[in-house]
This record gives sequence, structure tokens and C-alpha cells, in this order.
Amino acid sequence: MFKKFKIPDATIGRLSMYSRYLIEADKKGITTVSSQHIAKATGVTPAQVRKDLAYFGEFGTRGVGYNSRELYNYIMKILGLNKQWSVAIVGAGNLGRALSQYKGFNQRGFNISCIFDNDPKKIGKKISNINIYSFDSLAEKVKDFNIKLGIIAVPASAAQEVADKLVKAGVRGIINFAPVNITVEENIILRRVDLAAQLEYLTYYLEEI
Amino acid sequence: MFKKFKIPDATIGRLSMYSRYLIEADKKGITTVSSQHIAKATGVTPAQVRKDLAYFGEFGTRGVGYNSRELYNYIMKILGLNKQWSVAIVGAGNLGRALSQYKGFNQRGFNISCIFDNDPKKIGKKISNINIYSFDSLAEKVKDFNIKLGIIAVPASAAQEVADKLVKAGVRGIINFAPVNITVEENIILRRVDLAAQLEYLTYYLEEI
DNA sequence: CATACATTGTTAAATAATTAACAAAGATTT
DNA sequence: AAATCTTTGTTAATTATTTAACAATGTATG
Ligand SMILES: NC(=O)c1ccc[n+]([C@@H]2O[C@H](COP(=O)([O-])OP(=O)(O)OC[C@H]3O[C@@H](n4cnc5c(N)ncnc54)[C@H](O)[C@@H]3O)[C@@H](O)[C@H]2O)c1
Ligand SMILES: NC(=O)c1ccc[n+]([C@@H]2O[C@H](COP(=O)([O-])OP(=O)(O)OC[C@H]3O[C@@H](n4cnc5c(N)ncnc54)[C@H](O)[C@@H]3O)[C@@H](O)[C@H]2O)c1
Repeated sequence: MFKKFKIPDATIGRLSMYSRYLIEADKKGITTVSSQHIAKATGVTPAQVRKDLAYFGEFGTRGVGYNSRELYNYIMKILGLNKQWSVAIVGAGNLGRALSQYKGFNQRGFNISCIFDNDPKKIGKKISNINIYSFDSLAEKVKDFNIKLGIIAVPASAAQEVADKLVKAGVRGIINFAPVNITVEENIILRRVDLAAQLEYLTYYLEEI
Repeated sequence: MFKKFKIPDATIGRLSMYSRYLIEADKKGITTVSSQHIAKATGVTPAQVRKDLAYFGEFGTRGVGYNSRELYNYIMKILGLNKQWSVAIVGAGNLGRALSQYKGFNQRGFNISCIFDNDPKKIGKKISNINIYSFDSLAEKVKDFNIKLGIIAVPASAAQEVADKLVKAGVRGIINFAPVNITVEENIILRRVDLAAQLEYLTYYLEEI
């Protein structure tokens, strides 16, 4: 297998979904699943499931299907989730707090190691046992905790500054929740998540003519 | 113009971005912008900008560009944002609270009208002046407030039940934050937002081989 | 052990989306 | 007012993604 050539972004997202179904199936004692089962559970076509998996290798048995646990492990490996990742959240506001307390990240191998803010009233406090550090100490802490992933949850006006500091400190992948376009050097993986735009997608389709 | 034929989903998302840039430009007194300006600011190609707009009509002047305010208004109309939308959030947990307090939705014409939860300790309380109602009263309130949009912020196990109730009450568009596939009838617009999957997209690219 | 059945992996075909190219239209310069 | 420069809208070419088809491979059955 493996990441030699360009694979559709959508495939990566679907692998996440598949893996969630597979771990559930395994928990329920369903040891073998077919592309049809996976497809049904995740809302895609069976051909799509097989195509997605085929990018990375052969994981099934013809006439039988896939072993749930085994395929789960393969997918987690493909996604880089066969290890723990330390994550920094920048911005201890509404969104930063919600994300900091989210148990779901842990279940997938993500550790929110620290939170950064520039508000003196917040620095030194904790959010469910995670320390809030000053924005100034970001570089130092990112190195201490070996953090490679960062989440930007600050106002749009500060997003680029935060991204620059994260990258300089050694962060390699960033999720930006601020509704603004930021730029990073070539080799940094950047993902923008625009929640208002999601609502607007709905209204686009609901508004007639 | 208009929505006669299938337009790429990605186009809709980009229109949101363009509109954010345009309102900023207009505020700064930049009355005319080119596809190149828009492209630069939003991280796409100028050809893409023109193509996206061309789906809906002719909004510019050759040799000149687009009037910022005018194009902004057109795009907002296309997105169905030339009016107010009432929104219900189901789940007054970490995420529901963060979303309820988010000012950015208001700026785009979204009103969080009410929040629903089934925890007796939360029902009757308020989150920044928005009432938390019982899950049982959902149908009633959705009708009272003429709510057409719903946000699901409950545990995965409850997501399908919540979706069913929203749809039955008259909601036409749903954003689902629970990491699970839910199904709704044909004419309902459903959008799944999987935040853990966004992190996994990063790790996919960061993990070598 | 031959036949029927199930399901994968792969190749081909069909669709969709992006990028590039350029004529058309307007502004600016000389 | 002719020539030059800009920038759009549109068409064509390219690239990417999804869907469909099916041969290959395995299991189950009589
Ligand atoms: N709250 C939501 O549900 C929501 C939804 C969609 C998008 N967003 C976006 O996410 C971002 C955060 O939203 P929020 O609601 O949490 O905002 P918020 O105002 O509640 O919190 C922002 C936090 O960032 C801190 N901050 C500001 N500048 C900083 C800097 N340079 N370094 C470090 N910290 C800094 C502030 O002190 C504050 O604690 C915004 O860009 C917002 O548009 C939020
Ligand atoms: N917190 C985050 O940052 C985050 C990030 C990604 C995804 N999510 C997803 O969003 C959802 C909510 O996450 P959270 O962290 O806010 O969880 P949470 O446990 O903090 O809150 C869930 C809320 O839903 C309520 N609830 C449960 N069943 C209900 C029902 N049937 N009707 C009405 N209310 C009900 C609970 O009482 C609780 O208040 C989950 O599916 C989670 O996986 C959350």
C-alpha cells in the first residue's frame, strides 16, 4: 500500500467514518462485514467503499468480506491513528473550551496537551485539567509537549498571527476555525472549518429560485 | 440566474468565503474588486472565482471588475441570506453552549431561537438569553418560532432520534455534529460536520509511508 | 467434487470539477 | 480616435472522482 500517489480528500474523510462503524461492529461481536454493510452504515455506495480501500491495499477476502477488527486496525494505521498525537488549542473562548472538554478526541488518540490564550484573566486557569498558558509561552510549551497539531479558536483578526507562531514552534498540521483565509508554508497541512458556511449551505438549498 | 441545475457543493462554500471578503473590502472603502483580488484573499484561482459566479449570472464589468457591495448583495441573495433564519440547537452540552453563544451566526442572519435538552437540570435555564426548553416541547417551539434549521449537538446515540423529531416538527435543514451517519427523508438538507475527522485528515498527511 | 452463490479487487465508463485560453467589452493613453 | 491595456464571461481542455461492470476467488451445498 500507501500514500504514494494522490488520493481524494473525500476518501480520507470516509475512512474516518468506516473506522467508526468498524469499531462499533467489532464491539457488537460482528467479526465479518461486507462493503455493502459498511456502505449502508455510512451512507455511501459499496463500490465507493471498495474503491477507497483499494487505494491502500487488499484487506478483504473474496466471497467473504472484511474482518472488522483487522480492517479497523488497517484504517487507523492509514490515518496515522496507531499512535497518540498531542494537540494545542489556541483560544480559550467559547469554542476553545468546548473542544478542550470533548472526550471524542481522546478516543481517537488525540491528547489536548495545552491551551493558549492572551487574556491575563484566563492564563493560569484550567479547563478540565488542561492548563491555559500565555500565548507568549507557546513556542516553549509546543516543544516541551512535542505538539505537532494545532487548533486555532481565536478571532479572525488574530488567526494568521497564531498560525505563524504555531508553525514557527514546530506544529505541522492546523485546523482553523476562524472564518478567514490564512496562509502557511507549503509543507504544513491546513484545514479550514467554517461552521457558519455549513449553515449557509443549508439556506442555499432551502431558499427557492 | 439561478439554481436551475446542479452546482458543485464546493462552489457554495466558496461563495461564503467570497462574501466575507467582499463585505470587508466594502467596509474598507474598496468599491471595485477583480476576480484576482477575490482569489488572492480567499486562496483560490481567479478562474475559479469567475466560474463560480458565472453559474448564477453576470455581476461584473469587463475591463473593470465587480462592485464590492453589489456583488456582496448578489451572493447573499444566492445563499438565501437576504433574510433572517431561526435556528434551533438540540443539546446544551459543551458544543451546544459554544454554538449558542457564537456571535458570528447573527452577523450572517442566523438567530438561535431556542435550545433543547432532556436533562432536567438544564431545562428552564438560559444560555446568553436563549431559553433551554425540554426536548419534549420541541415540536411546539419549532412551530412557534418558525424554525427551519436545526443543529444536532447531542451524543451520537441520540442523533437519529433528534433528527426525526426535528423533521417531523417542520425543520428543513440540519447540521449534525454527532460522529454518526443519520438518515432523513429526501427533501431535507443534511450536513454532517465531523470535527475529529478534520484532525484525522491532518494526521493522515503527517504520518509518513 | 461440481455447481451455485457471495463478495472482493480491478478495470473501464461515466460524471463532475477545475484550469486554461481567449474573444468580447470596457477603460486608458497617446 | 486608434492603439493598448484590463478584466470579464464563456468555451474547451484537462484532471479528478464516482459509478458500474465483471473476472477472480473464495464459501456453501447437494
Ligand atoms: N463559538 C463558536 O461556536 C464558533 C463557531 C464558529 C466559528 N467560531 C470561530 O472560532 C473562533 C473562536 O470563537 P469563540 O466563540 O470561541 O470566540 P471567543 O471570543 O469566545 O474566544 C476567543 C478567545 O481567543 C483569545 N485570543 C484572542 N486573541 C488571541 C491571541 N492572539 N492569542 C491567543 N488567544 C487569543 C481571547 O482571549 C478569547 O479567549 C472565532 O474565530 C470564531 O469566529 C466559533
Ligand atoms: N464538544 C465538542 O467540541 C465536540 C466536538 C466534535 C463533536 N462533538 C459532538 O457533538 C455532540 C455533543 O457534544 P458535547 O461535547 O456537547 O456533548 P455533551 O455531553 O457535553 O452534551 C450533550 C448534551 O445533549 C443532551 N442530550 C442527550 N440526549 C438528548 C436528547 N435525546 N435530547 C436532547 N438533549 C439530549 C445532554 O443532556 C447534554 O446536555 C456529540 O455527538 C459529540 O460527539 C462535540
